[in-house]
Amino acid sequence: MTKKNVCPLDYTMNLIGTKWKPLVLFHLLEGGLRSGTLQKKIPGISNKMFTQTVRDLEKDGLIFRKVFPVVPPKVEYSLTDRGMSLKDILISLDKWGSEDCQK
Amino acid sequence: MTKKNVCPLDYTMNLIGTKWKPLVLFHLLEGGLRSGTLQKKIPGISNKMFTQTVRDLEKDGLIFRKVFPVVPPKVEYSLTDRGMSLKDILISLDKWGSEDCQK
DNA sequence: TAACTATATCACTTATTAGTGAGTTATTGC
DNA sequence: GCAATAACTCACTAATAAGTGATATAGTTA
Repeated sequence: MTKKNVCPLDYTMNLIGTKWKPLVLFHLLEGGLRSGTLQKKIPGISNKMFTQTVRDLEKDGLIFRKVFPVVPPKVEYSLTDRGMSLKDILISLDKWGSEDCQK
Repeated sequence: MTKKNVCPLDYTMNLIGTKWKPLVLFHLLEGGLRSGTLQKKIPGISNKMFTQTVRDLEKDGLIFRKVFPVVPPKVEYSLTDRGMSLKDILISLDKWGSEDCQK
């Protein structure tokens, strides 16, 4: 099956239409975080999926990866402008969940 | 890995955090559609994934399935109130895509 | 009576996603 | 010189998602 974007929403879903991506982006809204700190904010995500998700988001220019040349390693993730442009949507999704789950 | 919801967004993602679900919901915003019509609006989705996605959405009370007892079969899907409460988010996701893709 | 229709379901295979545990790195502190 | 550290990466396996082609349904039309 080919991956053509037939409508803008299709394009959006190809970028962030997974379970983990919005969660990672959401937890960076307040500012950049170290790799370990970010991962701890997302219980249930395995080490591997975390790495894979941030790699994907970085490749698509939604987050920025800053490596500090220290030992032990320090890596900080933060939203790019592009990632930040999803802010309202991410907050809406979180808000929807908080309202819906108490029904 | 267990599926505990640690934040509202996590809850939301467990409900609609897939590639196809938002697309199906989006195309029902303007009103109910016959099964075949809805499926045609989502190129790239296979018969199986379409069925599976609408089953899931129905199970979670986001869409409603109305069967007309005629031959050949006629089935219409429409948003429930719960599904409709995602309207603004779905439109925002679509809008984000249309703005982002032209950069 | 055979084809056509719309909406599926089923069995089977392939592809993708996810989990797990071990290994890597280079420095600091014991 | 050995463990501890943070952030991975890798190999391997398990689980889930997805694709494909066949089949079912039951009336209507040719």
